[in-house]
Amino acid sequence: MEETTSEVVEEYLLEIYILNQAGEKVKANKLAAALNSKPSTVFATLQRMKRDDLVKINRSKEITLTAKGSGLADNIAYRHNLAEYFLCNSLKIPWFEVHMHAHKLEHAMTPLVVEKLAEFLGQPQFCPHGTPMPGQSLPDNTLTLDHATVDTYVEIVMISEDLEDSLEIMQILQEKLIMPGYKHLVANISTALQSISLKQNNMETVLPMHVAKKIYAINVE
Amino acid sequence: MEETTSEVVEEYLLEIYILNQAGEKVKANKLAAALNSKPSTVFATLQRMKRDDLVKINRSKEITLTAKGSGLADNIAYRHNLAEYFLCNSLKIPWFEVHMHAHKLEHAMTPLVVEKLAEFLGQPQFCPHGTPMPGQSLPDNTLTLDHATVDTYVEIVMISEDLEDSLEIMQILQEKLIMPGYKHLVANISTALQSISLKQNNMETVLPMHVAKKIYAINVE
DNA sequence: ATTAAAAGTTAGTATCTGCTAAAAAAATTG
DNA sequence: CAATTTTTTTAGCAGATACTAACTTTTAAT
Repeated sequence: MEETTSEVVEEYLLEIYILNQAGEKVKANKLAAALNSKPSTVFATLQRMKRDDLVKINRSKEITLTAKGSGLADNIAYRHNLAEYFLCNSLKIPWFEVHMHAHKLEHAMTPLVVEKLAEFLGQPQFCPHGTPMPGQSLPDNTLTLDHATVDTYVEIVMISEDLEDSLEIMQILQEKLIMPGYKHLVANISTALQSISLKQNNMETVLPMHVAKKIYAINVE
Repeated sequence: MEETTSEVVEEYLLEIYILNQAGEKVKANKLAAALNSKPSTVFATLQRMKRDDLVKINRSKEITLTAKGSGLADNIAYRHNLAEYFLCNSLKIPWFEVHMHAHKLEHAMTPLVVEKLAEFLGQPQFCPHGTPMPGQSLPDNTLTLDHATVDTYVEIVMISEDLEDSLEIMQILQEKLIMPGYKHLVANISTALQSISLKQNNMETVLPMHVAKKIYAINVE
């Protein structure tokens, strides 16, 4: 009954969970890329996870979490988000890089630490990148930036988890204040260049569509 | 050049470091007991650590850290003590059990997290059990309780790390206020029973010598 | 539909960490 | 010092995680 989950398996669970949330079909291939690992390694690990009733893989090779895997992933994600909140708000570690530090801590937090940390932080409702904690959700009118309308104002609400792995992108987003709570004018959308440009305070940022697709916002004003 | 150290090896380093500090000769046998592991496993791991220039083992099988191992151990101990301080003072996790939670966290703290956490906590000088942080030391007149004198008052300054593994003992120490900063009267020392009894506020505690030996104090009044 | 590219799988290897059981060496004790 | 106990070491095994290289299946493209 001593259901322990290795750090590696926890990382797989979280990654599958995140890709799922983003509405993507999770295939072994994509996982390998996301986890910075080799297909054969991923294959072997997925077999063990299947054996342990953590994931299901259907005929078309789509990977989904079982109820058990999903429960574990929820918890890991919560630990991750709590850790990020702490690192950002208490320790003042730069917003753009809390993800990587939290990624280590999330596997080392005992249930009591989770409980007491949440209490200490005042039961935060969102991680610093806007990901809702359990029980919370994004506003109904949330859209991704690739669907924004030119000449409207948007307020950023969330940066998708899978952008967080890129320190370079995150650093740019922080510099350009593309962070939850900040408002920007949608200055231009170019289908030809597959990019969208935002303006805030004389500052213009051009984002490629594949990045814009990972940024959630609501219309304001 | 990517000198990574596994969690297991970090635990070995810390344990050797702690036993060393306690002035004990570290033998594989004792390590196995302390690490809750089997002699053959410890043997194998020590071979790898020797190969990696982390430990030295002399003809009489005494295990010591190399300069490299020692440097790493210092850092692990620091992370451990910082984590304990945080868990105890910020999160209010009970004194008697912070050790086990810190033991997980210590392997997951990146250098930046260590730096920022120390800053956040105001550069603490001692862990909650009195272990000095780097640069600090115990008072010169520190003695272990087995060397205390009957009818004198002592002020506890440190509980040795190797008592911390026993939740039962730590819980008693907390109940009886045998914690850094508290003063007790040395009421009785029995060589026959190999025990020492302390009094504080109508409260009497009888400690076996082998436990008393692991508790550091100074004379007061 | 045939072919080319991409994705999945298998085979074979390696390291780390763990175990048990047995053998060898060292320490202790009568 | 011989006998016993303790400690160390070896041998053999196993599971998790990782890799490369080859092979197969699936998908996509012409």
